[in-house]
Amino acid sequence: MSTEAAPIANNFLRTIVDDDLKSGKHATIVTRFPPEPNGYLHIGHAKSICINFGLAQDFGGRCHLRFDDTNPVKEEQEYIDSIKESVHWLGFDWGEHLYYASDYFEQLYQWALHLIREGKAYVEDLSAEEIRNHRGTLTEPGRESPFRNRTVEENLDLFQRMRAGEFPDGARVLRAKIDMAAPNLNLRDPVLYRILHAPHPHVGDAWKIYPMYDFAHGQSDAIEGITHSICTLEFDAHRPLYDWFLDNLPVPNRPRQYEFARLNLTYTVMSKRKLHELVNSKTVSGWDDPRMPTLMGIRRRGYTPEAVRAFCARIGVSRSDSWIDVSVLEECVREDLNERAPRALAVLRPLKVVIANYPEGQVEEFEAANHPQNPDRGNRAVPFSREIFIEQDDFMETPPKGFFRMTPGTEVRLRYAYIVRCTGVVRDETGAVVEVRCEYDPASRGGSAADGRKIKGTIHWVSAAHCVEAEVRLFDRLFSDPNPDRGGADYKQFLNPQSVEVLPAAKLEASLVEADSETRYQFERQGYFRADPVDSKPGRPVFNRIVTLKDTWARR
RNA sequence: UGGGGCGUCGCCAAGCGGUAAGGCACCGGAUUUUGAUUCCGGCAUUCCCAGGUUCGAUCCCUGGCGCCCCAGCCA
Repeated sequence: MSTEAAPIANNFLRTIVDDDLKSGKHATIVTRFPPEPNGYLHIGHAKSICINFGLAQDFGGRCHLRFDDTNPVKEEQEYIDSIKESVHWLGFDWGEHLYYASDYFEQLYQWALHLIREGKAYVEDLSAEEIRNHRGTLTEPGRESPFRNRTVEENLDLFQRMRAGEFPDGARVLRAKIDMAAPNLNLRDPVLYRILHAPHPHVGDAWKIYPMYDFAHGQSDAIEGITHSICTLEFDAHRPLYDWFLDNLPVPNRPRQYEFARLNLTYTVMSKRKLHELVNSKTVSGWDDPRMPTLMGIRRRGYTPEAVRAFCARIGVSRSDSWIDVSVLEECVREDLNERAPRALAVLRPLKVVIANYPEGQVEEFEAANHPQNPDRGNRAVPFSREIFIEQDDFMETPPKGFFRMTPGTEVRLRYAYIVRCTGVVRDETGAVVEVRCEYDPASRGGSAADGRKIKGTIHWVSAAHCVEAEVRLFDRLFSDPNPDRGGADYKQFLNPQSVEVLPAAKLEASLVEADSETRYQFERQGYFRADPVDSKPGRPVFNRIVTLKDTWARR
């Protein structure tokens, strides 16, 4: 598919890697994608995955999947499983290189001992609140803890007893002894270990103390031989600390950290907290709700991994804060699906049409192209009869200028079938049009006029007697504001009430009953759809709209 | 009013002292039995602002301005 041919745009990370390879600094590069298993992956993670695995792929290196599992109170096996599945779904493979920071706990502990012996770490008895009070502020330096100058022996003894589980949660922590006056707050004697009597999803109850992110990440990178440790911009201020540990510990390798700007997408929220809230409040049906920016949601909606990868390639990588419009993502799926999706006729909001001069009981079959731009993909037969359904939007009694669908007195083409002319309408007691009457031109079989006259409009239809009824779900953006997080306001006030519309009785061309959830269809003139993998039943599909087609008429 | 980062077209984004890539969006126009697709063409005398260095600056220097991040025993 052409979407795979996404041009490789240059970016600062590729330049760095390229230079390091050319200069011989590294013979081969090693990157890693390091999620914390405390939630499900979202589109922002996809950017990181594509960067890390993509760099390794393009430069002949390798990329590890490493769970940054240093906080057992938030992490769960279910997240580990889901993350692995999502990375695979996106199309990347870590091969043998699946790691857990928790597998390095013993080494990390030994390194902590090393720092203590060097006089570069100490056991802190102050409470969390006291530590905070001693930390100072953005403009004032911090104050040193009264426990900062304990002897090495005492520190060793206390730290070993912390590990042994002798103290309750929160009683003490291990801190690095750096500089309480450092302008970079991360260097004001950061906490290295905290006591947590909590079982860990990967290493069980082996530990009573757990390392903090800063004490685990760089060292894990060093252990694995990571050459380029790529993370998001908010870790920029942690880099001096990252380097401090590598400088003060006998690590086997010297990785470098590089930061890029995280992905911001309009009309959605990305923070784990808010995503959790949407799920817990039942605002959405779950983590895989098709409106969610989670990879599970995007996947269920029907997006292809190719489209997501094309999106990641298109948005680029830089260090400047940026907001990508969701329409860019939407356009990526269209490009992918336009190429691969077989076409079908489906009427979402049916309006009955009776072709008065068409013989009752007669049925004809027309050849419809599965992919008009690609004849190799063959045709299928679509049945036609006297009573059909068309889209409500495709009929107007008093049309605006430029409307060239069905309207009284003018001709319109029924795709692949005949040219018809509307001759009247049937109304219900409220005056609403419930049926349209037409006459067809028998000489226009297949849709072309015998006399060669041009017909401007072509609309889709489905034979009333041959179509199948199905539920179709139309998804739209979850929020009605480009930035629901704007100005600290409650993002929930921007929820789009129309983010999902369920059409219980759409009329589909019969071939669609057999639709499997893997196949994405283009319902002509409407958009791309796929049978929902969860709610569809054999012979009774439920379709999700992945994305609409561009509609320059509707835009007017 | 501490430290760090960032500021190139509506949205992204190349560019690394030699006279503004590309994509998306948008606007034309052509083809079209999907108002889709495809195809052509247009779209920054200018790079946050002001000075300076230089034959020459988006790229270097100085000074402003704006936005983002950091005060978890989260990552």
